[in-house]
Amino acid sequence: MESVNKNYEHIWQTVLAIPVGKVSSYGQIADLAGLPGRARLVGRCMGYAPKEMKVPWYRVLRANGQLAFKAGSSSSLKQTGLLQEEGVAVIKNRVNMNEYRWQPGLDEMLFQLKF
DNA sequence: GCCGTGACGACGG
DNA sequence: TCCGTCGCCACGG
Repeated sequence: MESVNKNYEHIWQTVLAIPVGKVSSYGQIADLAGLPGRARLVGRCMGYAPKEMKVPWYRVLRANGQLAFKAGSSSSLKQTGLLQEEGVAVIKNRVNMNEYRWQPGLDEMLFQLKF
């Protein structure tokens, strides 16, 4: 039915909640969107995000802090640039998650419950 | 409808 | 730390 599109909406909304200068992981977004174990869905979903929605896809990384794209690829370089602009250090295609991981506060969690 | 593919991740080894 | 394996599942061919 329409459940798939619904999931996309939840994922985009969740990514939209990541603050500037912070990052998250595909798995974490999946969990927050109510889709535990569906990290791959989050990744595919990023590419489908409507441009006008301005989803900060570049703030979503792999669980270990690595950028999802191959090091040196144009996509990877673009993502690196966008992150650096926000003050997030990217070293060798990777970010220190302990330092930049977004830890949603209760207020933000409640905001997400709206969907 | 089966099958390979992936912007993933946890768990060994 | 760097692979290989396996679970996951929407998509396109």
